[in-house]
Amino acid sequence: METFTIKDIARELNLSTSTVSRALRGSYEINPETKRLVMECAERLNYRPNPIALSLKGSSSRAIGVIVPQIANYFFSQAINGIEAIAYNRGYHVIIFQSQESYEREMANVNQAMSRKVDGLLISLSSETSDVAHLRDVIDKNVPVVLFDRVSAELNVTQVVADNFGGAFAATEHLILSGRRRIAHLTIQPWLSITQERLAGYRAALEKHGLEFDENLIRYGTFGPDEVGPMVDELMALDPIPDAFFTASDRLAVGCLKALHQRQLAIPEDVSLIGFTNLNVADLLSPSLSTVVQPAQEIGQVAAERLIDLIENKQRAKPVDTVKIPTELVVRDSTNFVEHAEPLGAARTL
Amino acid sequence: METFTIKDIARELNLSTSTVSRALRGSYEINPETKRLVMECAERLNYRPNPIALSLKGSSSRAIGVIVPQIANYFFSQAINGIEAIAYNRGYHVIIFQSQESYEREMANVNQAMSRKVDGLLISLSSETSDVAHLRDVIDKNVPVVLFDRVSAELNVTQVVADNFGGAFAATEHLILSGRRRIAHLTIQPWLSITQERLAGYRAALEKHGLEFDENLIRYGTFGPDEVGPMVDELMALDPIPDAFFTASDRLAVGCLKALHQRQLAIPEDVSLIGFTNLNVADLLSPSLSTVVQPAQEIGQVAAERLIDLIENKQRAKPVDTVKIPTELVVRDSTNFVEHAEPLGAARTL
DNA sequence: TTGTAAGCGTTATCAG
DNA sequence: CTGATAACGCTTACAA
Repeated sequence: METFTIKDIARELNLSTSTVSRALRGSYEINPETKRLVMECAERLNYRPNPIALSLKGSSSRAIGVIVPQIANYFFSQAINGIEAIAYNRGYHVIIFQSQESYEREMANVNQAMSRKVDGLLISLSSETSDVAHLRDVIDKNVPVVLFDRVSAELNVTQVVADNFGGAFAATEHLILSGRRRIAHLTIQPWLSITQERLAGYRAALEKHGLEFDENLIRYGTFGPDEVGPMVDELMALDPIPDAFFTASDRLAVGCLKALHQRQLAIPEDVSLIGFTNLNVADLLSPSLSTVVQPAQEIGQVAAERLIDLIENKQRAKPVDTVKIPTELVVRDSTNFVEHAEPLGAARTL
Repeated sequence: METFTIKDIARELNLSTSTVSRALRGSYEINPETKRLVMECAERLNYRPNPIALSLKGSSSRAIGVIVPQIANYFFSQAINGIEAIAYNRGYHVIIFQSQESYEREMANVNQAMSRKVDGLLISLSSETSDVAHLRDVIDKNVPVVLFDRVSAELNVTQVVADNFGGAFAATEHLILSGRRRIAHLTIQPWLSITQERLAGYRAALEKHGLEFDENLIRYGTFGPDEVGPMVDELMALDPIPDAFFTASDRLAVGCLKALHQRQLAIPEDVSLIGFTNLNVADLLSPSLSTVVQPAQEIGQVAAERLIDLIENKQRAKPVDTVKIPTELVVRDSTNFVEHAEPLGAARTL
């Protein structure tokens, strides 16, 4: 499995490297016969151009940088899955960076990606990031950037997100139609676009059904591990208490379920729960947990496609815009697995 | 945010690029004053060596290749998380490849990683892979390789795995001590090392407790989506039926739970279930699902550490061996969240 | 139609 | 102690 270079082909055929190079990329001004010979020889030697040399030359590295807050997260790993699939099909490699929800580290990641000469950058902002100057630098260098999921209105680039407004609206309306009136909303950092859109969807649903918006029912969390408990405590101390929870993430949904239980605040009959979540095992969870499913993989795919379009063809590519991928509301009810699973659970005394 | 090269520093200081290069890497034979000047200037210009040029030069790309069957998988995304963390600390980048459980694609991945001149390769074999010649090529080229999780006994390199034998033994023994006698084992492709080790642990536990091994109770699956149903059907048609399931993966565990339910085969009181799983939400699932938790992140970390040790220092690095990271048996019982969650489920009528 | 030579950023070898 | 020069693999003016 030796590795051959353009030089080897040149020597073999008594040609110059430039001729070989041109033949390989099918240049006009080249003898068809020579071309054939070169192709044949390249095939025979199993020639593969050295991507490193290509990137040094400055043309293209055929690699895209992907920066996410966390890989070990169902949403992002799904998204990366989608990205990698598209990238592979179109002949690109994926270099992964984790910002660990740190602004500092995100900037470092961006610089590293640039020094690796990535052809484009796909990024989902860390929760700490509010200043996007580091991305402006990238854009100014003419490296295409596409944001996904955690986006920023301050950047005039293509952005791919779930339809957070629509999802939140559907979830909230679902709870209202089930008779809930005081719907608590557990969400994340208020300055994130996704937070704002979800909150807007929530408010719109309330408004449509003539319910008043109560600021006390909204709780903003971070990404800490044990923060949900106190939030739930506060909410359950309100008068009247909430009769439903709409949580903005898997983590919050699971945390909320646990907190309610651990505090012996077993959810009263009139407290419902709905999660804005990506859990693939959601349908094995509590039957009270209907979910708004995020099309994580599709978001990754669309983002990667748009980015590669930009890389390969700045003219024909679609213009800058914000793509909203629809979400799906999964309602758990008696036709569903979970309801039936209850006796299964009840019968067990392991 | 311009990007400066060694040339810029040389010009600025009226030195040659070679001197700058040497000063930067703290060569012996260099005037301390010159060195200081160079350092100062590099600092001022925020100089960063171009990794592409470095790799072309052949020394080191400071990138490691990671090939996994699937990113969107709890285990692998956790493992990658661990890998990336270590790599970042030690100044390496991670280039990710998915084999999609395909042997073909795995070979392509290996070649791509090599042409990217990765300093080392971390790989978890696809389920289709039985021939490992492609990895031999890599090793012959003196590129360090470390296998993790899906390993191969045919390769004389460092391998990092969960203690599958120990975990399977503990799980099986746990079921036996709970009074089970006919424990079905749902597992994956028989030629995978992890399958063999888990099966061995299962057999060892049976043997220790004087139970007979019954081949009929073992079912081998692939990674298809809807294969568990038929497997469960067959098992429940046995006489006598199994009184417990020991499943070898998240997917199988979840599939088994669903299948038992969907087929109205609601698990009889005397059928128990235990999963060999990585689900972080396992403790929200059926209380009957005790799990053997795989230390995914730790496996990734250890594998990355070993690989980078090999890359940086072939002499002092630990010798080739197989590292077994302990697993943990999580038993769900009444002190646990899930048991208490039952009334929560029962009370809900969404 | 093909060859020559320069250059991408860096390091290594060899002189000075 | 420092400076030329070549080389890594490839592309691309510019010549021939």
